[in-house]
Amino acid sequence: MNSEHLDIKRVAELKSAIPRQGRRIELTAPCKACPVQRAAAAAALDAADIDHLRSIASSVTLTAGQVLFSEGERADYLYSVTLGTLRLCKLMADGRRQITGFLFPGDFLGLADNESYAYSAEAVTGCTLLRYPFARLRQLMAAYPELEHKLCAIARHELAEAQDQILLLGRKTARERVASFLLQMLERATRRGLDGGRIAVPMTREDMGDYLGMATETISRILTEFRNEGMISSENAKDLMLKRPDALQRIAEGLR
Amino acid sequence: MNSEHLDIKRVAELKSAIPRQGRRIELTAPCKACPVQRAAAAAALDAADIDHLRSIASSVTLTAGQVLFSEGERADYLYSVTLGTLRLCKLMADGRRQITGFLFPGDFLGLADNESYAYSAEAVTGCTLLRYPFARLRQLMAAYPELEHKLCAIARHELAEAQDQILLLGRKTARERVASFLLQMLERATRRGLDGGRIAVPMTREDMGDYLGMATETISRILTEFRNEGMISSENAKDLMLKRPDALQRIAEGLR
DNA sequence: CGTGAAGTTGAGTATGCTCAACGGTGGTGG
DNA sequence: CCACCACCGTTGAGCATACTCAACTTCACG
Repeated sequence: MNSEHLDIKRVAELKSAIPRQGRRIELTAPCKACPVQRAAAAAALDAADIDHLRSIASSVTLTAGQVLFSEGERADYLYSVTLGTLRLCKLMADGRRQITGFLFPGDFLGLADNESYAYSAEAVTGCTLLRYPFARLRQLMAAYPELEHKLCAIARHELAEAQDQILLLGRKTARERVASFLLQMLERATRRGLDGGRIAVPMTREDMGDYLGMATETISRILTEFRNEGMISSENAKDLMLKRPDALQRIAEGLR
Repeated sequence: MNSEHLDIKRVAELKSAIPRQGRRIELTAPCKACPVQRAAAAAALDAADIDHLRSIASSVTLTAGQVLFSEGERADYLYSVTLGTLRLCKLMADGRRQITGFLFPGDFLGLADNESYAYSAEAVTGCTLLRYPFARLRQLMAAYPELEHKLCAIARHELAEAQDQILLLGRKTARERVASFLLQMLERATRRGLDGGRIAVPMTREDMGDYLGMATETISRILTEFRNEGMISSENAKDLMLKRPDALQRIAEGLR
């Protein structure tokens, strides 16, 4: 980890990215009839919960690369994703970056801790979100305890997922990490009703590396390995077909 | 990671550990006046919450090495620690182990996900805990929404801590990991009112390694490095004195 | 069609792991 | 009570995995 030049270059990049891409966020009125909105909250909430949430929601649009909020900022809003992909990042002083998660339609952000956000949230692709002010959300939860219960369940689920990621980062090999990631993407795609085997990978190899705790080159190498072994196929670098998810599963679990 | 012999040996160890140490758990009536119990829940709960919790609690005692519950088991109870240290473990098929956290008096376990436990819980030292049946806890939370709110806050805090651990495992060097760990232990010791600099390390080097995603030998080497550099001192391997927490802090953050 | 970012591939290397030996320590049984 | 034994921790030597650095290719976008 002794590449001061790269690290400093990267800090510069990352810092400059903020003014370059602007922090302005478009706000529009909530779209009452929007079907995507229903899909968004479908996670664990039922129709009544969604109606309640919608009453305090406003809509947010982000372009690719735009920052929704930064680590340490006062956490005034809860968000849910209706369209697009986001990444949650933590930065070290020398520019090393760890992505703690990717978010897709239906996911919530801002549940970790209380006072301030524990990570930055950035758009990987163009995104639309719903924004709920915590101040009003608290009132809402007081009135509808079931809602708090559901959000709490989502937080607990995220905690379990974080612990899976801890196992991955602490004990899995590079191949196992990439296989786990592909399967995770497949599962999320399937849950959102996409046809079997095909997954979209909207993030760059660098994003994947910063999520899996690896260098981008290693990601690349392992994906070609998998391709040569007939595990996956692809034309674009961003559209993959998992040909043998069972075999990938075995790799991800460290069996061989 | 190609040490089939060791891995298999280790699986055998771990599997045999369960019958060897027995799964029996002593249960006693809750001790109404126990001052430790107060300390236990002091985390984020106020006196009223503690009284409510106590009404459904029973007490549990574990000897060192004993398993409280195993990964995948039905999660029927929430626990809080009143005395001792526990570790939360996830195992891979070939015996690789990741410890997702250590627990000390005042900590809760069993908040992650819903149906079943996402990890095993094992006593590092002799422990006493309080046990709350989820079935009754749900009733309690329905009656006192504030209680659910507090437990939810604890879960959110754990989520933020898990994300810190993800950064550590994904992007920090061995030295940075060990420095971070020592400071984390110091913070927890301080929060429980121990005098400055001194920390007890009840877990083995192997536990530390499985928590930090490293080999035990590396842990050992880095602790001697720190000792030679005057960062820490010690007589026992299990009682350390942090002489220069500021310097350790800089290391933990990757500054130099 | 040109340009810059992203991705791929190769060569060399460093960090941390494996394997092994040894020293200390606490618990147990003779 | 002492001796033994197993476990834990430490240290050393060699090595493997994945990183760094660099060149080249592909792709998206203007």
